[in-house]
Amino acid sequence: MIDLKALRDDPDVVRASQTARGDDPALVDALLAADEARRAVVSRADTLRGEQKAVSQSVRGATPEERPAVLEKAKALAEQVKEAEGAQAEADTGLRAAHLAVPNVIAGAPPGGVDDFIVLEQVGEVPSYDFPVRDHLDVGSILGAIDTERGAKVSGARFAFLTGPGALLELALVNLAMAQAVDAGFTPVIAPALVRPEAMEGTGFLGAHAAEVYKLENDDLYLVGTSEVPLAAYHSGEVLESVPRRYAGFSSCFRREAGSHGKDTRGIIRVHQFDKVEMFSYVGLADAAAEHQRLLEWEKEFLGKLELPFRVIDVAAGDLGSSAARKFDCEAWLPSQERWLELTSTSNCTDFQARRLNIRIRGEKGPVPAATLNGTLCAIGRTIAVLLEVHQRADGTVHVPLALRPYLSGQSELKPA
RNA sequence: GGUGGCGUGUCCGAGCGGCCGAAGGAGCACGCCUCGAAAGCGUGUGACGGUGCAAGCCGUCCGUGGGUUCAAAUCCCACCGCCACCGCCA
Repeated sequence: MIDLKALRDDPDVVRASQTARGDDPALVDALLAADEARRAVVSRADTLRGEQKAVSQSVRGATPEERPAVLEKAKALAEQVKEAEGAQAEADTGLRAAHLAVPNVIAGAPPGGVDDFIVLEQVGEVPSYDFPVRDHLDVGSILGAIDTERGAKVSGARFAFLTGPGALLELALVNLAMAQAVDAGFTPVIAPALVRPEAMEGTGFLGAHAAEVYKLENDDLYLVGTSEVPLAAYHSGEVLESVPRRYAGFSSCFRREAGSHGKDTRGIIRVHQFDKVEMFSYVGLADAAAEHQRLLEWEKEFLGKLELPFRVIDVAAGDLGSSAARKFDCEAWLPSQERWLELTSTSNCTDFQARRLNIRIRGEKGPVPAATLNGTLCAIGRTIAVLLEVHQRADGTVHVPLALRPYLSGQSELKPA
């Protein structure tokens, strides 16, 4: 939720943000109106409550003769208060709805839609191969690392088994990622993958992304699509005594992939279930932009260790989630399709998400909303796919990046069994 | 799954239906004392909303949501969470 006081002071900033996102600026005026309406109603209810309270108090001190009259007055006021509180509840609901409808104010993101991103840099060269490249599923099948057929048999389309070297590769990546995170001062976390509705709502995933989310009807729980959800909700309702706080969460991630039929259907680039190591930071608002850069640097560092060529893009406003003020993606080269594929993504949610989750920091003049940021350290399935493709050799073996070897019994290459 | 108990401020902990935002302690901050510190003493110490330039004033908040009442932390109902024991499963 955006800061209402800031909105009152300068609604044009928010209107401009809406326009840059390709979203409706009228939502801003609806919010302003709802805010105004609520304040009027609150004043009225406050006054009535005050009167009623006073009259109520006087019941005790009233003489037996005046008592009936006082009671009658109190009763009448109670009626009015009830009515005023009903109006207040309605106004509150209206304000909340209008409030939730307005996404975060963008901070530096280029205006426009999905294709209007800006390439900030490219690290490494696009690789070339002097043999016909196989896609990751072919490479993975030769190695006995990926089994999508049995995945489909057991669980359906977009499910896969990671087997043998594939399974070991996953564990190696997790360990490498966690080791880097711990070195950087993150607290490692194994997070729940099932969360309550409040956690899902608070992080904003029941808005535009609602169709993407698995829900367990019988238990009123949701399967998370990213550990951002439990990591953000981790401190919900709390006042933090100190920041920064950095968590590196490992969890499985579940996505329905509704609306992506026919897209990335081969292999494990887009599946319903994968594991991920996610970075999550709580910082002061003033430090948020700097933290965002740090998260990006950690992501780049990790991709560097994997010896993968990639580029960094500044995602356009229209392609940001509702909580994000700015987002950077790292896209690795996918040889089989000769295109860039999103491997990591880091978002600065400023104080938008924290306001919704009621996460504050103890400040000089009382608590203030925290700023929250998230960034992928390693989305394992996809990373495996890219690793297998980029590091493949003509004979079907796969080069193991140096940094990964300590976690793979020192192997310098993956070989078919 | 069953039974019983509990849920109050940063923490512990009291709280006859009105005088309770809430006793008492601890912690923390400041001051006194001290060469300095500890101890001791004194003072202060929640959040949110409204209003005001401000000091302030008003309202709301005792797990959450309803209800009873002129009046609810206190009574009733539902839900959530925690603890204990039993059963079941690892």
